[in-house]
Amino acid sequence: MTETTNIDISTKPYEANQIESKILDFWFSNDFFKLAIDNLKPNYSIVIPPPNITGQLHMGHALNGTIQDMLVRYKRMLGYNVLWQPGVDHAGISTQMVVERKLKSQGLSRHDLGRSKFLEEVWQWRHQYGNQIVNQYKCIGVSFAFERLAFTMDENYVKAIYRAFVKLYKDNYIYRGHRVSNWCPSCMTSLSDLEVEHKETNGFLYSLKYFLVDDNNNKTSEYLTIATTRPETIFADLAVAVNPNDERYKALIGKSVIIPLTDKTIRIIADEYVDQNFGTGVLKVTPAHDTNDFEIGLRHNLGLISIIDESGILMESIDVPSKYQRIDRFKARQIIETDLSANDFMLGKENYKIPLGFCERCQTAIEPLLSKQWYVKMQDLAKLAIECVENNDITFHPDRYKLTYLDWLNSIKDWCVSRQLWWGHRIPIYTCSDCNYEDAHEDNVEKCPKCNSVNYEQDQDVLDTWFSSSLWPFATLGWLDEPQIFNKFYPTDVLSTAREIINLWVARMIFMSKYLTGKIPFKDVLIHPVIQTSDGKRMSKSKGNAIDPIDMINKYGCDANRFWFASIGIKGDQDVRFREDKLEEYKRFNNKIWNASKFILNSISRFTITNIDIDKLSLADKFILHEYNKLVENVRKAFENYDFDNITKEFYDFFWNIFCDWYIEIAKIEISTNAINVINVLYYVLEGCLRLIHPVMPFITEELWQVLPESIYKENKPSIMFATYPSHNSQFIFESENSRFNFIIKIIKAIRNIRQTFNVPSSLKPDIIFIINDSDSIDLIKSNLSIIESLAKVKIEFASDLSSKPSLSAIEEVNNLKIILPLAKLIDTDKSKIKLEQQKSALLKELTKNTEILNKGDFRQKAPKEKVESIENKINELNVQINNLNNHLSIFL
RNA sequence: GGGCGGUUGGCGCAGUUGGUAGCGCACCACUUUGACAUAGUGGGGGUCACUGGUUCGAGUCCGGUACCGCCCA
Repeated sequence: MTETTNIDISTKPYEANQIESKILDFWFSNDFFKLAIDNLKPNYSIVIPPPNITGQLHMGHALNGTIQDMLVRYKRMLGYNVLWQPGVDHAGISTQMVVERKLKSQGLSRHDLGRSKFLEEVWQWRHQYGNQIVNQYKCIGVSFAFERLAFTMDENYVKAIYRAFVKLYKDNYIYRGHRVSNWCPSCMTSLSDLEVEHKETNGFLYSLKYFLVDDNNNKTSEYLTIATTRPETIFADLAVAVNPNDERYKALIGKSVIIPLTDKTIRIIADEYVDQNFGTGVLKVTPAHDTNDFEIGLRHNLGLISIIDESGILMESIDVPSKYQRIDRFKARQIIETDLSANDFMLGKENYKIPLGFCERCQTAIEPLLSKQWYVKMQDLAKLAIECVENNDITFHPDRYKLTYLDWLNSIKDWCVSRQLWWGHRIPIYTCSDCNYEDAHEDNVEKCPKCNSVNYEQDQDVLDTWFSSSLWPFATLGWLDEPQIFNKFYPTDVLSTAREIINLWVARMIFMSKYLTGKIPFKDVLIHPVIQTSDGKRMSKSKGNAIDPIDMINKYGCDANRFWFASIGIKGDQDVRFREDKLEEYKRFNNKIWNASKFILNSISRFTITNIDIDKLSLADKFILHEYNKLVENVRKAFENYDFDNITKEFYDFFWNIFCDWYIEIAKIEISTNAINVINVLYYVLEGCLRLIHPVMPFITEELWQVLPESIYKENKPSIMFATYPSHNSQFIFESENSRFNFIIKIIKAIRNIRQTFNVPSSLKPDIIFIINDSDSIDLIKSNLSIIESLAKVKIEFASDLSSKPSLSAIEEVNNLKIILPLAKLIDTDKSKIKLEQQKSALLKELTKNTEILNKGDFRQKAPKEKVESIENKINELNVQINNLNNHLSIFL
């Protein structure tokens, strides 16, 4: 095994980059991430949402990777067989676009190469660049089972896809539809509804005159006014529709109008779909170029006329006047607009926000186009997906995302799965051009099974990439080829992803898994927030406002970044702003951990760590063990509930504000009198903290853990990632000691407070007097005297009354203890007075508030006793404090 | 149009079943004491967007309004 080198504890600040790359080498050279199965252990699995092979690591990947890695490392330390399945997605459109762009720079198109040559090019690109993002993932410390890296074009994966598709086909879920679908004229392919982005776009609403004709088909002077945003589509009109309940037009139903700029007439029909309040309440019906019109066309048997082609150009068609043929749709709109005006067909034109669809990939305006596409019938499949979420087999976190999911499934439309691309999984449907036989086959078939013809050809199109990724969880976990993996690790435990793909991906995985394997694909779905820019905008590469996580890792260290990601959690806002100062804060926290550990390592270096002897524990020892014990409990609970934010909050607070600020400071004092004990406790807490936070910050914890000396607490494991996760220790519950020690803390804070109140220089160690008569408290204070004296920098004398109090003294009370600080030697009277008066008025304000609560309405009668008492106690306490201040102030009179 | 989030000190955020508002950064003062100045100690700063209601008591529960944002159609 490769050893980590010894820690250089003389290093002053923590050097994250240096240590992180060293640790990464250590993990990889020892194959620690490799899947290891112990049949006696329980199993835990997660599949990564596969990034595109064209992708670059962004904040979302880094956040999501961290969330999964935390879970996986946590479970590994709890003793599970853990399989975190990594992989990449072939990303049909974007990969094809990347390669086509590359060809274009050489003056070539994919058609110049032909299908098979082009695919060779893509494969070459994939081999050269396709794993870049996986390597970038390594920077965030992910413990993938790298040796199982999957790809949606792997042989086994392809097999799974064809198995799935053919089953759907045989079960009659697949059909070929000749209908209007979303078409991208730039990508030259159809798209599913979910790949279209809707945006309000500036445009115009044109009012056009459609003149009525008489019984002899002659144009009259009467006309209908029709509002449209797309005048270029008038040549594809097949009817004009009004609402059957619309009194204005009832008499006209059945009559005909002339399409402007033509001599073609179309009928006026009645359809409920028409909104009487939109425009004039008359709709032109263009079935081949609008999805809603397509439905109307079906209902009224209107037929179909297409006038725009796949490139968005007006066709050379009998229906299009020759003047407008072969002109781009947007250019044609302008020309037609001019002609409509010139020929008295234009009544008006107003600015209008058009809800337009755009291609998610290339941002080209979608053209609804009539084409033959393959569809998956969704009704029954959706039902499968709805059930397992409604009956809580699958749970969303936060649960509100269940609504998003169910909404979509409940109003589902059939899924267009064919794409006019070359890169992808070619649709395995074969058609015989001789006898028209059609079937789907998992393997290549040469001859028509029916007539033996060799003209039995496979469909030209490929499958939607989301079809292939819908099989991801089981196709990568041995559905067809590794039964032992499948049986152990499927269904997976958690799926962690972004909300934007709940329908695109999560829902589809669920129904595919239920349909094909009979099982759910995962039990918990975690939806993490979106990381925005610091001013609340969406990060985007094209806008140039995206922060590169790799840059941040280089600047602040991976652990600091991961700690921030964890602190974001998944339970809070749906969006989180990027805050560089948080990374700075957590970098400092790493430095704090580093330095505290350095101190502890130095302190314990001369000793052998042994079991903690409970009989020898001091009050402070019990205090820290109790607090640590509580921390362990809280962190474990937070992990179980996916409250990642609480993990960081609890740990940060404990380590810095309790362990460093109190116990380590006390240890410096106690180490001279009770060394063995203090050393054991320091070691116990530190070593436990490292294991506790390792899933969040794997690097610094590994480095420190490796250099901690051996002990009964540290198991003989090659890496902290295999060490047992800390658990609650019932021996270390010290409730009463904890509260007793908090009295000591309060005393120290009170002394520090009066020192600063009266500006006593910290270089001085003044004599102070404790006036107290309760023997229990005296014992408590005396047994912790050196701690108080040292941390408050004073010398304490005891007295039973005020007789020994010098005239110019400050008095502070903590419970039944009076603290007297003689001030004769050093005070700045004016400064001190102002400070005290400010404090007093604040306390008076609070007193008024509380007194009001107590005296208002029936509070004393109706509120529970404890509440009344707590307010009364508070008022008493405030009175004491005000009294103290008055005493302080009276010093100056 | 439908759904979902958000609005708490200068900034960014916590606030579990209602019980006198916390954290980090920033700010002010003091301190270079042997783990750490990427630090320590003390301190100032908020009528919890607005409004009505329930309650002895509301940041928290209910109704409404405004603004910001996301998703779906």
